[in-house]
Amino acid sequence: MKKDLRIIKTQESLRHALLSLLKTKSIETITIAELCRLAQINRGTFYLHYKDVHEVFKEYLDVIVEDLRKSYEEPYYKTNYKIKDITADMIKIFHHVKKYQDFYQIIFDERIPMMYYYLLFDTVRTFMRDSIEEGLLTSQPDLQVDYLISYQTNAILGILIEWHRQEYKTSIKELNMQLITIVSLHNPIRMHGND
Amino acid sequence: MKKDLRIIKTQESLRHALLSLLKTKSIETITIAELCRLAQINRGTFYLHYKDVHEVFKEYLDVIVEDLRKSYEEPYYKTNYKIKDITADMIKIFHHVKKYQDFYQIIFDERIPMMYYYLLFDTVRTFMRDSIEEGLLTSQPDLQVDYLISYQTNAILGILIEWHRQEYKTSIKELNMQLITIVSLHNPIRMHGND
DNA sequence: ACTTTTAATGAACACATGTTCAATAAGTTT
DNA sequence: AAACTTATTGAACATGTGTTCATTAAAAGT
Repeated sequence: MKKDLRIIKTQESLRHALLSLLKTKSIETITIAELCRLAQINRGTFYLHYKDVHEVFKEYLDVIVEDLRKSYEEPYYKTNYKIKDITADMIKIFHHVKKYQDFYQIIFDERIPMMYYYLLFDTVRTFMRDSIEEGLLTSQPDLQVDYLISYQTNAILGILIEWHRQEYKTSIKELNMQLITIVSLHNPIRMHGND
Repeated sequence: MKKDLRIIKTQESLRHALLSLLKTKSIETITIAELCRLAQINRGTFYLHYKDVHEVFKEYLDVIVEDLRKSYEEPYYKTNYKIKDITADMIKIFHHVKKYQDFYQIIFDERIPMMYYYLLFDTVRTFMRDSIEEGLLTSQPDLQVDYLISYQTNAILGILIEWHRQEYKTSIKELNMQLITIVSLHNPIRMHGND
């Protein structure tokens, strides 16, 4: 059940044209008509595959997020809920964002729809869910774990927002240090024996 | 230096028309032409005041966020960086979001630009900045406080995102309890003597 | 009340959007 | 290779976008 070659060709042309246009102008100023002219695709054909320019961009983002997911699956030594473990995971995210900085500058732009943010949120959220220790749930029976996970996930994204606002000038090493300091503040009892 | 009455009338007409349209359709489907027809405003006049439909909506949001800011300025007993203080502040935000639920359902919608999220972020962020104890900065000289504040601010917004996704079904009382539990998890040493 | 200032209007323009439909061309099956 | 299936095309249409400009009308200043 392979996909029709014509579809692949059309979508590739559009993606390629979008990347080309993004080099000189912001995604918000790129029109469907303009994109189709450059890709040499009939405008009606565009609507057979996408609703707007953002949906073409989202296909790139899916690939990028998949890369993040893969980097996360790399095995490493896991112990229970410790600062070192959490930060080790989060550092991967920092590296990832830096690697695809050009894209994340778009994702965090104020004119862009929330959907991209949520895509990142949901991805990081699955990582967070996996890092919850089992003992926590039994020791805190009243805790609705979804709230905890969203809290922790968005806290990390808060770091990324701040990094974005400071135009990615902070080095990953420095960012890493800041995160460890912040998490340590919230976990003063666990300061000893780590790092 | 008062504003021209005609401007006020035009803007009020447009705001009123937008509210009316929002009762039956989503903001993303409302066109400038449609808005102007209902408001009985020439479309060219619209462009003298706004760039797009979102800018009209944003005027409402400015009022709403101002309401949040005011509620926050209510004096209450402040001690140093304790769970009770933080949660007391955050509960105000929960009440505020519930009060304007219809608006926040729009703000957290995935099709909506990030600008609204950032407006809320920046507002809550100023509250967070004010609640940082002075001793912290001297005891942690290497900490870039902007990262800490953005981390904490976005963590709270993470709770709101989760609330939104659960269609605001969680009661404020329950949400409050969840927050206290979560913050307590991160501050195990301070569990005693609070609440 | 009269004058000055400026906001709102309507018409026009080029271009974008979103959709339909018959004709064509390209890919897939046999 | 022929028959099929279906993606793409171009044309057309109504509507929306963003801008310009002379004209009108309403508010502000005197």
